[in-house]
Amino acid sequence: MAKPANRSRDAYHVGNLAPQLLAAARTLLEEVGPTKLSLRAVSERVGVSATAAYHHFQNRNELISHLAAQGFAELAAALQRACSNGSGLDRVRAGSLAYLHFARSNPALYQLMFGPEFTDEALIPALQRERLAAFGELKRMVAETLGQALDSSDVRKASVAAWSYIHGLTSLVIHGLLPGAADNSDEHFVERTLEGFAALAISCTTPIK
Amino acid sequence: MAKPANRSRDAYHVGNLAPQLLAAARTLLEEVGPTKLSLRAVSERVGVSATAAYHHFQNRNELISHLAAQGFAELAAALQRACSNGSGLDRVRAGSLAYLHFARSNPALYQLMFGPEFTDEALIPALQRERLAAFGELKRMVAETLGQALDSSDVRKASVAAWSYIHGLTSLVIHGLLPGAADNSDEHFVERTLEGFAALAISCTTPIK
DNA sequence: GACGCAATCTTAACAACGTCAAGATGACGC
DNA sequence: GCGTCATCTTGACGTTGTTAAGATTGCGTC
Repeated sequence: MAKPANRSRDAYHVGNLAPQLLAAARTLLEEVGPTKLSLRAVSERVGVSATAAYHHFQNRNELISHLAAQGFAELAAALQRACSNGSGLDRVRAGSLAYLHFARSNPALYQLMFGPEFTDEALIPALQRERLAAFGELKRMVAETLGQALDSSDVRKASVAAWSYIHGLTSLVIHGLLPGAADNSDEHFVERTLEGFAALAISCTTPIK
Repeated sequence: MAKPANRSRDAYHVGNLAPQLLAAARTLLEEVGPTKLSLRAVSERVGVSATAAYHHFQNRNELISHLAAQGFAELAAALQRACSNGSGLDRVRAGSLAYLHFARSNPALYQLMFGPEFTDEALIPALQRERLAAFGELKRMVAETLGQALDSSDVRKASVAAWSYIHGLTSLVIHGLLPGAADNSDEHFVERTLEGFAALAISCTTPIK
């Protein structure tokens, strides 16, 4: 085996290798999962040697960091698209749906975005930026729902709460931890959990007995 | 290097190797993180050859599956301990605190428990069982909070909502995604998010204007 | 009490991985 | 036309999970 790939004579000076690598990594990511994504496989798919990537990225971590950043950017865009109108509960519903839908459409990418590689604070600027932008979009949604300023105390608390909720639900759904009812649509999961919160809220504000 | 370890003459027939491997893996897990946990390092720490583990576990995945199962068991126990008394909001608070506290005390284990290795349904029975037990504990907490039967529709919805919330918050905290306020105690995170939910609930039940 | 079976652990090896060092290739300015 | 330098390649190293085959020993059987 070990064919020379399609790496024929004009393999040198490919040109825009970095975007090509990222694109190949993106599709390969969903094919093999976040942990099995290997630099060598990505290179081979592009038709380039195994070490070519090191002239465009410091290491594997930096490559997947850009994938993660890309994911946060797309998530932010999806949130913005979904929350442009509507009010109150409808806006929360729409945002949650968009969030869950994005993650279920790109499960491996979502797992990568919240993977253990990015736990420490040594992140590339792009990732940090896009992450903050995505959270900012969520905050904007909450702020408009509450009818308060972006930096109000309520908005800050409520947006972390909302992020916790939708990220948690998404994570559970993606990992297949929610015993599959017949209907496992995005709408179903969001609607049922929102109803669940309502039941909890009622029961907590009006203590039993 | 490559010392013969403490693997002296009576290395054969160690006896209870499986528990020893699990224990070593457990401590090593928190030292190096969930992704860098290698079978070889675990074996070396126990003082046994690299392939000895294969006589007790099918592969690396089965070993870490047992770690994950162990984690869910401990989480369930912590929840049970925390939610034995109190009522209404206090019970939710106590359960959330216990959950978050467990995860922050064992961050690598928690990441492992919800890691991408266990996404598919091909799980060892122990993991599936302990997972369900932990979720059952959460459900019990919610049921007693709502004052309803364990299998009621409200309880099912609300417990998934509660799990989503606390798992999401925990995940965000562990990954360091919540911009650090001065106070980053468990109590602070739980209290603020619960207040956030309250704000959202009020604003959603009483639509603005 | 010797024998042999089977469980237990070993050494040796393989393929795949991330990564480094050194060399080949060719675009582009002088 | 020539040198420079970014770009890409080959080759290698150490580490990983995992398999195959051999060594060691506890334990039941005659």
